[in-house]
Amino acid sequence: MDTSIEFLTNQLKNKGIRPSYQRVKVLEYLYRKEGHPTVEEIFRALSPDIPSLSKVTIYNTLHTFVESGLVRIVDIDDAEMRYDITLANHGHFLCEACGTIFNFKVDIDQIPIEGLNQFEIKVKDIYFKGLCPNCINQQSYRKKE
Amino acid sequence: MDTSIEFLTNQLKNKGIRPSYQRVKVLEYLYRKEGHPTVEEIFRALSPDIPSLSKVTIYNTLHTFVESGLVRIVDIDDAEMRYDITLANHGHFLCEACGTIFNFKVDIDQIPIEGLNQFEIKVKDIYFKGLCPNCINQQSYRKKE
DNA sequence: GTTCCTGCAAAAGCTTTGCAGAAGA
DNA sequence: TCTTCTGCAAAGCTTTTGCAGGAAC
Repeated sequence: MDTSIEFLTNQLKNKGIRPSYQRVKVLEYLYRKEGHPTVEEIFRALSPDIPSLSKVTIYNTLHTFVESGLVRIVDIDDAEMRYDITLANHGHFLCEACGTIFNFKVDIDQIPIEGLNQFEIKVKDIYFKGLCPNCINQQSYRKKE
Repeated sequence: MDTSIEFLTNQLKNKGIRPSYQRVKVLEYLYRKEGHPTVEEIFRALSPDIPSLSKVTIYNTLHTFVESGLVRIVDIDDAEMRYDITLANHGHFLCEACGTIFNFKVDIDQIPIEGLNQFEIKVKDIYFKGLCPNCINQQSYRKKE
């Protein structure tokens, strides 16, 4: 996938978001990083490159991205919010042992539901929790911090 | 539905939970109340009956109930946890205008998914968000606090 | 008598807000 | 110049933890 500065900058401009250095870097991290990072994780990853960086800016940036539809919130973790580049239909699985979040494929729009006929549905989230194969095999569960 | 003190007490005893007055009252509230109350809501509802009641006790009680499988967490609201008597397969819809949470019928186990073959799935949550019929019609959205 | 439960006080931790200075158009 | 953005400091809020008194068995 193209994650050049030009691509990222255009992504932001298309949404009417001024492409500041911090914002481009956060967006780049979200594209390149496998997983669903927390604010803390993004902060630790970018701090070396941007010594002046503040967590507040990451919060602001992510809010901006979510409002524009560029990023979606993954609220599967009790403690912290996680953020995910908006992709096609998929669900999230949280391993309760190691804390890793996995994507899985699910066609959310094809799920038969009853009782929301007059409702306007804007967001559809599917969250599963349990144990991932690694943790099942190891049996030695690393406690999530 | 039977929500007599005897029924509630037996519910707790069957799970090995000592049926203290506070616990029976919290369980009673969860059964009788339509909706998915927060800790704050339960606290305000029960305080008149139990002047000495502490929020800590409600937190403790709900944790106990969740561990026993009697109650499930509904983590659809960004700000606070909500709690729900465990029922058969259903999803939760949060109206972003009025804050109400609706149940809808969905057979979670029948959803075709790919990519979780080796996983042990313990919890399955489906969260939708948007606007409920009332708020669509009124167009005057009460902002969620 | 011993274990479990309740509730006060305080701490912990994530997120938001106020504000001043800097950067960009 | 004027709007927008960044980041420090502090506040806000929900939830958790430590601990002591009390209740239940």
